[in-house]
Amino acid sequence: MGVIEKLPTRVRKAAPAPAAKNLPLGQIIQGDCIAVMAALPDDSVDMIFADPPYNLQLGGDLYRPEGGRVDAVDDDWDKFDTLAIYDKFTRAWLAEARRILKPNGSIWVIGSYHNIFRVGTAIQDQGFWILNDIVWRKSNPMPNFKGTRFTNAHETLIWASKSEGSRYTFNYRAMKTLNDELQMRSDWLFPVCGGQERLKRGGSKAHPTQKPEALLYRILLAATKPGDVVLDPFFGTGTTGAVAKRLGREWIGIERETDYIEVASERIAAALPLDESALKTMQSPKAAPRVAFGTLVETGYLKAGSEICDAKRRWRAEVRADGSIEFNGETGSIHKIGAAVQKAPSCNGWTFWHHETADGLKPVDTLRQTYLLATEP
Amino acid sequence: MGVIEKLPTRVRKAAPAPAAKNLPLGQIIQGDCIAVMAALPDDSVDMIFADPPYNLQLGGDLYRPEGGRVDAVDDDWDKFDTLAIYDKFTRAWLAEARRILKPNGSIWVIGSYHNIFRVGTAIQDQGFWILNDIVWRKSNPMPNFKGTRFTNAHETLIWASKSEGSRYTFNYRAMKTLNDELQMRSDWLFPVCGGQERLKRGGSKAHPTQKPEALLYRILLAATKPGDVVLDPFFGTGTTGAVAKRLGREWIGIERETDYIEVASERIAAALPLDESALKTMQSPKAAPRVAFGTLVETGYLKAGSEICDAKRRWRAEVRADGSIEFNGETGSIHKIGAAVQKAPSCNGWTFWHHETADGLKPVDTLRQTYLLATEP
DNA sequence: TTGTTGTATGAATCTGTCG
DNA sequence: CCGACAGATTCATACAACA
Repeated sequence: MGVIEKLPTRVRKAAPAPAAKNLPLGQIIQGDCIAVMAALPDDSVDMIFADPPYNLQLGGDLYRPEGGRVDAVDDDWDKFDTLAIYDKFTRAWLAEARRILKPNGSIWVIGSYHNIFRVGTAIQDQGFWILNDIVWRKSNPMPNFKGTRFTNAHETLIWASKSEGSRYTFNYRAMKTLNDELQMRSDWLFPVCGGQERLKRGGSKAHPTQKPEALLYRILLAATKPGDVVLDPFFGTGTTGAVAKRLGREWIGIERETDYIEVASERIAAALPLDESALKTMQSPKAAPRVAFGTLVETGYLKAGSEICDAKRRWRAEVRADGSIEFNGETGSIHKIGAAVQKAPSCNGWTFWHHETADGLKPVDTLRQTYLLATEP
Repeated sequence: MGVIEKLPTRVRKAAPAPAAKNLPLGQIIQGDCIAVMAALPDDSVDMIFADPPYNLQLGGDLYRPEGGRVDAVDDDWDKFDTLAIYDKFTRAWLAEARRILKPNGSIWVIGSYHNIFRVGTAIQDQGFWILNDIVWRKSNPMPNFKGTRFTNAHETLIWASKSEGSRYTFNYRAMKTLNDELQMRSDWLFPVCGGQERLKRGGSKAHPTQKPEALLYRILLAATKPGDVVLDPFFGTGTTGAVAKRLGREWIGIERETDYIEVASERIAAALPLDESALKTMQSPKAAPRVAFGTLVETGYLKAGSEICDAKRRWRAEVRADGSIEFNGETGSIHKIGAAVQKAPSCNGWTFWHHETADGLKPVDTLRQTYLLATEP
């Protein structure tokens, strides 16, 4: 196992370039991905990116609080009768994927909690070697409208080499540079695909689950070299192809639906090679720090049950377990209660409320500063 | 399926409190967790938090599901045997965990990419229903010293109810309050356990994978009610017990190693419970007693024959003696008529309809608040 | 031209109770 | 088990409409 930024000569000879001449490079092949992959030669592609169906198992319609209906994924291609059938499908396409992958190649698969555990288990069972699990944190996820669970704000990617001893590609320097000279972590922050980037067809979205180009950009930059062959067995609207073209990688797409193939073809034809300025927006992986008052309670910087007061000790409030505070029977956030006691329309609770320290009263904001200093990634 | 902040009477009856009297509350039971759980009654605990081992090779020995050991030297173990044994172990303890969990209980399991996919698959296969996968982002992870992969900066938690239809506990308001009035997301940021919190024994860390109390604090606050019974089958140094005690939850620990039990016992003995007022959290309106619109009419808070309208005075309706309202000859509840005038599928009449006051238009919901305050016992 | 306000929407396993 | 109905519930972003 190890890192390759420059392939040693003997490996080059073991996987000679001429093999690529038989590959359908830069093409979208229509058909079932298992059957299409079966027709490709062993050990022939450098990387596989796969965004398989998630098997969402949704119930009835879901309505937003303001009345709109959520446009859910209700396509036939996402429906499987049982988990066993889904597993069988997963193992079948993974087996073909592994066969056509070069010995030093790697695979990326994206999923959500509905399917990613099945996929990860299958990947391990088939002899792939997991290198990382990566979390795509969405900066703008859909909320949980009914307040029944935590906002489902991320998806998971699995990165695995063909086998344990593989000398896979990982462009460590490129990733570190992309992350302001800090090692790139396993949690990535990107917005969901929308705006100009989101492909439309007849006024509505061309594909229900189009992935952002920034995500593929980071993946291809991290785990392939220029000229490498990237295969995407669930091509959809061709994000993988478009980004591969921009980054000077070869690509092969497999897709069943004619509509998606049309959209993807146009899109990739229009894709331009790398434009430095356009990349800027994709290169700010760091999240803006935001600390909730409740976090200070959870982490023990301020104890539940302790007392906070204003700078002149006119009002005293008690901190509760969930980060709300109580004053005279009224409860709410530090901001809301701060405003209420002053009969002001609003209040910055961070600077209004103070806590006792050895050096006298200090604004709770100083605790936030301390917390940030201690936890800044 | 749904959220419970207040259990309905019939469910209380189905899972009576007396059962808890037979449980070893506040105790650490020494032994193999599968055997110990096997001695606990069906449907008896409200929540299970589990931090199972992910490296099967501990002290050179390989664990077996039965709790016995295997000589790893004599046998020709490859990774597939290891995975199979791990799966067997996982399914065995999960099966016992599910049996002793109350029908409306839930389970949390934490792991990394080495084991979480096996665990997640087993959880789904055994009939648990996944509610969320949660990412614990570490603010100060161990760097990848060799620069061969992405910094492994997170761990994954799976939260699942006993079955699909379970009415699990989720304290939505408390989580929202804890997060500065924004829905709590599925990605959580905490530092790894260190400093004063990290338990030492003979100068070195007492346990290799001690979890931060802040993590357990959020989990218990989110998914249990005061007095609930929380079981931890891999108790270690007792973070679950210490936080449960602090938050007024009952706990049961299972642990094999005598050293860990000693450390955990001392730690929990020293933990201080929060007093009742600090323990209070923000409650959803769901948990408050219901007030019918008609009650406000009966009690004179709103006069029969008076007029209500929406916030922009587009629609006006008349209040009738039985608490129904009339708009353009159509009559029904405030919700039904509110939905009808907007041509929306549904509507919360409490916030949609307003009444005239000295301070201008106010939602009729404020009358309900006034009524509740006045009639509070 | 510029700022403000309103509306649309994103891989979602999204209610509770009573008859 | 199903239908009816009360009533609880949303964050970030893009873009159009409007001032």
